[in-house]
Amino acid sequence: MTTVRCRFAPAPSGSLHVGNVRSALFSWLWARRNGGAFVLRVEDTDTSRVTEEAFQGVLADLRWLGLDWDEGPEVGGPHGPYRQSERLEIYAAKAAALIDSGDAYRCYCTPEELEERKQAQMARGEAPGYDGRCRALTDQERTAFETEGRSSVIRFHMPEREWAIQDLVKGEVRWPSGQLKDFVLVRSDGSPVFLLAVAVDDMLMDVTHVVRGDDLLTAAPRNIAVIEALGGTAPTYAHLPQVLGPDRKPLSKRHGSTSVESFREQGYLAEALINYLALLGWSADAETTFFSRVELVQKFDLARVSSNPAAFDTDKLTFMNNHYIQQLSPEELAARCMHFLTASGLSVDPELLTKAMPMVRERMKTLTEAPELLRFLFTDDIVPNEKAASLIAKAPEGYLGRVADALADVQPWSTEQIQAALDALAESEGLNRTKAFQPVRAAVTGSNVSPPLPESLELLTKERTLARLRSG
RNA sequence: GCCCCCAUCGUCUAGCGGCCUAGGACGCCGCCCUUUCAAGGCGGAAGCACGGGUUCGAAUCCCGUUGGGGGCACCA
Repeated sequence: MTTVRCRFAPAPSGSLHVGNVRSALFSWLWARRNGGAFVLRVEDTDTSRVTEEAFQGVLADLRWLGLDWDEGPEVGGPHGPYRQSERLEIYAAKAAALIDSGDAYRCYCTPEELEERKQAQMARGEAPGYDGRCRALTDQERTAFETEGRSSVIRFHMPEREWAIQDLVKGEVRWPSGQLKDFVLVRSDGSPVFLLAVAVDDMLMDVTHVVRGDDLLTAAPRNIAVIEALGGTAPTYAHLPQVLGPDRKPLSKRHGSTSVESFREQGYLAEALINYLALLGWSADAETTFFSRVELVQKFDLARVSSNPAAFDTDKLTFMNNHYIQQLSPEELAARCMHFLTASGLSVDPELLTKAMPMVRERMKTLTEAPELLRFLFTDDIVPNEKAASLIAKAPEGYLGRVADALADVQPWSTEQIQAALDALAESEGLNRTKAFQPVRAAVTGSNVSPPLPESLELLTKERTLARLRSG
């Protein structure tokens, strides 16, 4: 019995978008679920677009999400190298082998000729594609083309028969004979095309399961054909339906920031993104919504992946994010909030921040909300906003001063004692809690919205509280 | 034009012939709790694309229609 080997093969185009990540996640889960290996391979043959920064971005995203790889860049492995740009000789050798075995041939057709014949095929109602003209060129014809100055590509001879795959998600998928045409393996400049590189790599890296988007479904029979011509064993495929935008159109730049990096910057937790994405196209049963990483690994099953496309719903992601924020310990949550607070210009005492976490965690949907919720603790530069100013103005004459006087006597300075003092004053003033607390909240935090007041004041300290009440 | 994939509340989904007067979750609405805002609790509105079959019986099986999406590159 062979061990399961899954791979994720992104093009390093900066930060991964959530559709790619879902593929990576499902592939990773399948490997982990089966106690197999997860291989990371970088498809960077299109050197014009690849930068080291984009490459590092992909690795950073995967690390942040906790999708660790057993073989690949920076960890190595017995099937390397793992960057396609470093495997060029391998592809060249395999292409040569395919020519020798008669499974591939040099094709001298020009783009213009190809286009012309394609139009003719479509006009006749036939499936468009290469017609096989250069398949059986004689040596004389070849030399003639070459002396003519024509360049050539290496083209794969796709066996003309019905093709079928057993897809783990889609089930059996068939293509009638004659539908799948010969395709290019090596460009005229000698560089390998995706269809050659994936087939060779999946074969050489002993990949057993290819989990990827279903936009690559029709690539599967071509991948299989190349691998078989090379004498290898093709992997099993699982084609995931596309992730769509809220408008049900395929995810693209139009949908704004859909990259992992942007979600991280918007204050989403990796835990939430993973849980949300796992449920996009997969479910364990009729009602479970939250899964720990361990539960996901235990329960994930490609056979239960839905075959219809799923629209990305930020509202549900946000709901999950709030849930996971509430799950974190104060120390952990504080650590994750720190970046957002300092980024907004606040200088933060980690100890005070940790103490403040319990009173704000169920109020934060994303980490980016931490600064506005906690600003009053980390600066004394408090200027009431419009609503706060109005609340202060509507308070009874001299009320804030009397609050300050009442609080000055509070001993010890604890939530309970503060609450008691505020309530006692409210009663003597004939105010309900809303009327009594809001002006204080406004004066102390500068806002009409804040964490619970007594807790906030306790953390703020008596001195700073009184100073704010008396300066108003 | 040819081939392929897909079709349950607005969204993600459960359902794999009778357990369905179609279940859960997000969102939405209402109520409760309440010092603001949240969180939490309770309740509600909301769906099997359409048309034919098959069957005693269809959301579930088959065919067609419509509607989405993908592929047909010297892109991946």
